Amino acid sequence: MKVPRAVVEARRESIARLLASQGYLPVQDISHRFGISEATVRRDLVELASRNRLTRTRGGALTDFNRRFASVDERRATEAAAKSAIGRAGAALVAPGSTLYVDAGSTPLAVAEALVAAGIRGLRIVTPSLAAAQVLADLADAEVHIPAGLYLGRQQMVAGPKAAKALRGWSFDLAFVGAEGVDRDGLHNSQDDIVAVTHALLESSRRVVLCLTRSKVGKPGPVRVAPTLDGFQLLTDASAEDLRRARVRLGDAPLLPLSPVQP
Amino acid sequence: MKVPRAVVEARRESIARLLASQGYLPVQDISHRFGISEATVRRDLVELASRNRLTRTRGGALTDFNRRFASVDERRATEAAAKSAIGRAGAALVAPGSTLYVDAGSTPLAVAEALVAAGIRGLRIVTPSLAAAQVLADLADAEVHIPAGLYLGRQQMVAGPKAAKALRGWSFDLAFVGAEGVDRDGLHNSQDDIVAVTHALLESSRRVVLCLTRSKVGKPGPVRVAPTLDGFQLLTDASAEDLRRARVRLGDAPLLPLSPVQP
DNA sequence: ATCTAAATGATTGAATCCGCTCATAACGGT
DNA sequence: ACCGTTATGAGCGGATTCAATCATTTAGAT
Repeated sequence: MKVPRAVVEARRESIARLLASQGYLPVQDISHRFGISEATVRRDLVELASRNRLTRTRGGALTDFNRRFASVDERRATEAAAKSAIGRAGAALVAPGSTLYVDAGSTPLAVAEALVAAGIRGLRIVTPSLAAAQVLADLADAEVHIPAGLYLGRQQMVAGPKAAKALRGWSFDLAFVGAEGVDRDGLHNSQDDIVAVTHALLESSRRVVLCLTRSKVGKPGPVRVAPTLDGFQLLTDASAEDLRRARVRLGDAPLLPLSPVQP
Repeated sequence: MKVPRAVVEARRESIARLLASQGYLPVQDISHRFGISEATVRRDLVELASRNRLTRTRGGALTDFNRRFASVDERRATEAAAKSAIGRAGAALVAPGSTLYVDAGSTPLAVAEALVAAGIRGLRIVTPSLAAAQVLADLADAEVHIPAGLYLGRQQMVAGPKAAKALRGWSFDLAFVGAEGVDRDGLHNSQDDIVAVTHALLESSRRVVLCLTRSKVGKPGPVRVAPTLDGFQLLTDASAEDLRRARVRLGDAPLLPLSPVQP
């Protein structure tokens, strides 16, 4: 039996709300609560999912709390294994109570995830990446700071001319930075503002760890950060042979060991 | 093949933590990420569920600590109609090319959503709410700024002592602020830092629009912002009669008209 | 009043998930 | 070095979910 359009919309809204408060609901459960068939429940869920009000799962649906950070999730998925390994190796460098900088980008984000997984206590972290901030919020006993700046929706980060200046007020034990690529001409990134931040970190951080996946080796980029990797410490899944082939000038940068792949 | 006990425990711990950050993961996904069979994943999930570390669902598992994120979305879902009406009325006050402040909270967030829906061009917006920033990123030709501060994961916003000071460098045409409640004793909010921001806005914004749903009327709060609503302009779905009954002291604050309910 | 299109519930076949058992491999204790 | 125990993956039957289809009812438009 057809039912008034208003009723349908009201019911769907109710389902979305109920889901927001419950977190997760099985199809059967919704069916019983609202006294409608499972077929209708599924139709409602499909519709609500297409409006990004929730996420479908087999057997039910759940609130859509992380879809907001979707575009980053896509990049996070590529080379996931390598990024995970880099993340764990990076987290292994961190002592409890440290003050850290975690750059924007999916590779530094992997470090943030590893920090949370490792459960390191008492950290003070500055990050321009909202995705990293969100991840790090799960870390008990941590203090997450976000610098002021322009919000870049596509990259889910803050940037801007003020960012680099603000960092000079900090003193980091360790900074995890990413980049667009590194080749024979040096290290490259995408924007002036971001390059300025990297330069600032070289002065205000005791160690600057450059997190790069193998695919970045040999790639150029719009703006050059530095002609060599002097002052950085390199954390990558690329082999020494890969770096040699791309004629990357390491300068005095040491190559940090990667964690063994987790079983 | 049997594997060291320590490895098993470490993997289970990893699964639990990964789940805590992801909210939900299908069995298959976990299987791929860890390179173990689905059978083992199910065994791990059963074990973790028995320790109350997570909740099993058909096809996967989800974290129990899920309510943390629900808090924002849940508030957004309650009184959705009223917030939407307030949002539209707020957006109607905004001229193209304005400089705005949009506070954290689900009611000001509704204003942000309405601004995007209205497609107002050339806006410059400052907001401590990451949810609002994310929404506003979809607004073409807009500039979204985020002030520096401590990231509060539960509320998805930045705050802190520096926030109020930073706002004095701005000059806003219009500021949309929220609050915890308003009663006969005045306007209340939850934190010192947030109260300081509201005070700063009264000086640096030509108009300060207080966005309140009816449920906030008559409610007290931890910290008092002001004894009366002097200097604010009130945008609410509560009636004048509601305000009178709660003995809210309006001062010179005008009551802005609400948009008619959308079909 | 009439007609069209929408919404619903039931059904069905396919896909997928789960719990179970069993063989294998290797950890860990003796 | 030896052996019992434990973790693992594969395979199977049963259960559950899903997408698609269809008949039915009725809201909403003409």
